[in-house]
Amino acid sequence: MGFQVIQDDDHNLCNMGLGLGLNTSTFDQNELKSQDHADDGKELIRRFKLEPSILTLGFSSSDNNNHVVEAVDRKNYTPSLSSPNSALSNSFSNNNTNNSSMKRSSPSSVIKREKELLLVVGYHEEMEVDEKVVNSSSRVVASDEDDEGSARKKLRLTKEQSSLLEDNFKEHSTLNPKQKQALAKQLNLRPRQVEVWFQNRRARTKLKQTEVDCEFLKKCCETLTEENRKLHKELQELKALKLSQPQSMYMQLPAATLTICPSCEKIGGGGGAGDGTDGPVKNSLTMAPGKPQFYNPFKQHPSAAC
DNA sequence: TCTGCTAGGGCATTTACGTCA
DNA sequence: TCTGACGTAAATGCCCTAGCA
Repeated sequence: MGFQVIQDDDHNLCNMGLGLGLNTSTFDQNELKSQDHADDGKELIRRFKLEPSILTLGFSSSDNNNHVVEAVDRKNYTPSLSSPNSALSNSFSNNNTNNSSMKRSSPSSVIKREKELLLVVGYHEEMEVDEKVVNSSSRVVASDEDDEGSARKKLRLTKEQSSLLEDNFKEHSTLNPKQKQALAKQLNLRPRQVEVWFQNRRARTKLKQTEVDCEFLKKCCETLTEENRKLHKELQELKALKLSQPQSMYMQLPAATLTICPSCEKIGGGGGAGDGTDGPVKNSLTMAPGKPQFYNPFKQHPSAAC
């Protein structure tokens, strides 16, 4: 069919699919071929060469000031784990104050983010001056006061931030807390934002991979359908031939139907290879006795009919 | 060694914002 | 100017796992 299969018995379906040249232009086949059998999916994901995501330009966060305010306010705040509706949970969500339509944070997530925030309080105090400069040229500048009652404001990452995040993602698709902190500091972002970015990035990667897999399976399906059609046709021809001339079939078969598989060196008639359509007429010409053979597109024999 | 609890992290899903045609 | 589609940041809840008593 119209796509090339990279044969490697040790590679799994996923890798094989990536090597099919389905014109996804998303993956580097050579890299995948040479990979040292990634130990898990994360490693595999890490090796994908994805197109740079289209992250739009924009000044960093109109709401960063708000975080500074939050952080400073929280210095004297004692978390109350039993009250998700407390000031903590209300103000911690990014500018989500007083937005009753939003779901409340679960206590555990509140605690998680509270800890995270406390870790970066000092850091954001350092950031404050720079953010004011940035905000002065942002499209939307909203303070906590301005924003009350409105929905959360959305941060748009700058080109630099995006590319640095991409670079780090290529290195490792997950971050440990230290890496997260360091990267956040480097990017002038909160660790939570870095974490979220990586989560979303992994999701995008997975989605892309799913699309690639889907495309591959579609091709496989088309190939199998076509192969099945050919086999049916050939079977009908053989049946007709056998009925007309039961003897000396070897001599009578068209040359095209008598193929020799280069790998197993068996004569193959092209039909009846375990397709379950043999019916009452058994073709004894092509099959090794007691050794059923199935067409398996995932196990790449030199001959698809073998 | 087994068990229950807890914290932390990842993922799926959803929401909402920003951009663009 | 309005609108719908799309990309994506962020929130949420669930699940899994490691560490601990």
